[in-house]
Amino acid sequence: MARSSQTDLAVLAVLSVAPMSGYAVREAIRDQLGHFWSESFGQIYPTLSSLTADGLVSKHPGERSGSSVFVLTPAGRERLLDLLRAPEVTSPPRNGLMMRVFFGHTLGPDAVAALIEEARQQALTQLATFDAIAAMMADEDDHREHQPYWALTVSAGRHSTLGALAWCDEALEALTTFPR
Amino acid sequence: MARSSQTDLAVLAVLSVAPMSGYAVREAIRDQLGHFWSESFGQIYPTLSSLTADGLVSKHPGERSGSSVFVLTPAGRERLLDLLRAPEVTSPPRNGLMMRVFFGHTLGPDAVAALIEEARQQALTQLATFDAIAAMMADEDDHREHQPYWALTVSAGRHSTLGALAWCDEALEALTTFPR
DNA sequence: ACAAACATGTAACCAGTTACATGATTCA
DNA sequence: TGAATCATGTAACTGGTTACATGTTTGT
Repeated sequence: MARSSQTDLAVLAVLSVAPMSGYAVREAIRDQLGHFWSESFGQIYPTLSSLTADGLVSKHPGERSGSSVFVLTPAGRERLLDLLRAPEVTSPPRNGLMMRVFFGHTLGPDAVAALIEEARQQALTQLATFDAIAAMMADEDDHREHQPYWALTVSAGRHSTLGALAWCDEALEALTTFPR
Repeated sequence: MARSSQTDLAVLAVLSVAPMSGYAVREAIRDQLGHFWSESFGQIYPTLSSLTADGLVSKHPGERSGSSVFVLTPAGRERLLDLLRAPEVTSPPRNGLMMRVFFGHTLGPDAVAALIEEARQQALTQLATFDAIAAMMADEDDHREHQPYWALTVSAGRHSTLGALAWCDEALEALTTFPR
């Protein structure tokens, strides 16, 4: 029984790169896809069970006692392709910072400026994170064929963060002229 | 009994601008906050009930038979301020496009290019939408004190979309050199 | 010996969406 | 008179998180 096709997609996708344990699947999602995707433990294990039951992955004993290695089956690869070709599922937007800016009159210009300054710092930190991710990916000597695509996602993160940064600067400047 | 403080925040916030019906609350969220927030009908009405029960809003008969107008109480305004000052609740990222780009080797460069081209068109459409929102907001002659803050959120959307657009162009260019 | 990392899994809870159900008012 | 819009509400479902519970292996 297929649960969320979104989680199916993520799990099948990471297993398409290499067979691994459930624990490793979570780490791969966190470390490699972390800036645009997330899955919790509570989703990954049940998903692996159902994918195994559906014959989309096969379960093999791992090196440690009690551990398993999950391998994508041909049917699993086909399902992955179907999911990748299916329309993207978009989640409804919820931006807490924008909510606070929109009602900035209630909060007051100084409080809003403080929030934006915080966002600005976060953006700067993120830029450094992207460098780290890029370096980590460039390190990987396996999976060379994936590398250019992976670089594109890092670049997307960078562009997005740069846009946010530009807005922060502009907004902070504009806020100085707001009535207080 | 307070349900999701997120929905409480959104509902209290729109009522802080003007008293209105539940239906109008939904319209305000969709039309004014739409590019960074969303609430469904199924959330709004129960939330209005619980806020009324908590004395944060008061319910008055509306002009039409059976309709109600909800008004923020002083306690409600205080609660709104608390929520605005509370740390932002961030939802875990889930970007379907990035997922497809990351596993672009599986999908193939042409399919990835098609997806990015689609995203590019969407971004262009969005830019036009921001103009429309800006125009609509500038129209509003009431609520002048909110206007500069509202403009900041539109500007944020614009910056973000511009960043996405720049990435699309770069990515489409880069993809032409990928092995196929 | 101990801590950190590896590893698996479940149960309770919660937020949120969708679909359903109903009816009044306005305008063309 | 009929369609669109205004208006309110509920119930079932689902996707997802968090916390709990347990145990092994590796490295220091």
